[in-house]
Amino acid sequence: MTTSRPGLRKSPQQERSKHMVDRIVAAGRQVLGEHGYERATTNRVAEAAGISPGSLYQYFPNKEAVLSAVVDAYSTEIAEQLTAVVTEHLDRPPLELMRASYEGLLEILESNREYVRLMARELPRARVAPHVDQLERRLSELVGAYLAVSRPTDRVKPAVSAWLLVRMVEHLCVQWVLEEPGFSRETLVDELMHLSAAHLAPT
Amino acid sequence: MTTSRPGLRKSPQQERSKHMVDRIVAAGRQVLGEHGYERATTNRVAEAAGISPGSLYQYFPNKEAVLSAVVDAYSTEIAEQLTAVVTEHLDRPPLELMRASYEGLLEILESNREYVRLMARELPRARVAPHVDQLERRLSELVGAYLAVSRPTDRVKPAVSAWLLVRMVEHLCVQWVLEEPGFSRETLVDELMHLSAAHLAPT
DNA sequence: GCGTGACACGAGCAATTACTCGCATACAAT
DNA sequence: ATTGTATGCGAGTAATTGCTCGTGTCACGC
Repeated sequence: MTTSRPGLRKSPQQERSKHMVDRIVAAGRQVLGEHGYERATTNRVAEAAGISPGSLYQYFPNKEAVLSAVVDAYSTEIAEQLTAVVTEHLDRPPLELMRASYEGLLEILESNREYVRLMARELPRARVAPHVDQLERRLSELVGAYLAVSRPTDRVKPAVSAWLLVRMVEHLCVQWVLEEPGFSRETLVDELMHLSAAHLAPT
Repeated sequence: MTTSRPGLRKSPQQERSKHMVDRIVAAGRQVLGEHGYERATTNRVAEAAGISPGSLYQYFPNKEAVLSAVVDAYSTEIAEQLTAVVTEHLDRPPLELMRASYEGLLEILESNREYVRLMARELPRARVAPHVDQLERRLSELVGAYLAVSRPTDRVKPAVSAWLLVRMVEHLCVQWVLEEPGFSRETLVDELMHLSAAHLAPT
């Protein structure tokens, strides 16, 4: 048995089944979106993928693995978009980089509202936590390193600033997208900028 | 059939069963904490309450109602503690009120870590949303009204400020309690004060 | 004491669900 | 063509779970 991907029962060896895993993951995403987490069953996923339950279990050892793969694929997709936006503006001055990042984040979240709803509302936090935690840690380290170099303030340690800013910005953006409160995106970005700048400003 | 409480099948009419509902709710809370949401079954709740499944269903129409009652009772408990702390310092100047509220919130969250873990990690957000949304709306209105009177800034509308501040403070405090990052409670409060003050400061 | 209704029980039903297994089929090499 | 193997099928199984119902018990008014 040759398992090249973790959580997979076997890797396809014939052409016709190369895309089976992806089809199952896509079907899982669809079922999760349409029926919600509690009504997401393996049989339903198989049906949505146009295959039989037996076939599904040739590629995934159990339900857990299927859902994990769905979350993983979706998260990776979003994380890649985010890093792309940030690296795109990495050479610009700090304030512009910040604003571009915030606007990029909102852009991504808004055009992936289904993903946001899934991760932040539908799925039990315990299942999403590993992925979100990892992303937040990575971002915190990145921001922390950036701040450690530019050292805009000595009131707070870079790591603390990074922790606060990452979680604050992320949560407010996610909530804004989900709740759609009665104020504009520019207002949100402006206020996030104001808050961030105030926090980083030297005493 | 006399139903005085919503979601209850009947209200007790003999002394020995007056506390049945509370016992069931307490058992539900315990089961939820010990076994997690996915393994919380009605039979387990009944067992934890020391009664039979049949008895449970004399007071609750279905599983949903039991869990709802658990979340409701728990939330009410916490909300009362919070409002108590705030009203305790309502006569003091704004900045002191703010600091006292933040410290009170953290005090409450820290001494109810099990509750926080349950609401923010264990339960699917969709189940908690009604309660959390209601609390957040109530808080936002309260803060909004307070800001509308004192009008510390005209850069942002009071409602917007309230929305931002409530969600920011709540989320950062909850995350701080859950993640236990490497910095002190005073640091957190100081930075929350700094952020809030900066946001509210006039241009 | 006795009768009545509230209360409690717990075995078990009906439905759901994760997962399997024996069999059919498509493919590649000989 | 034939054979060996990878792939796919889908009815079926064992276990779980929400919930019921027939039966029994206890408290209280008479």
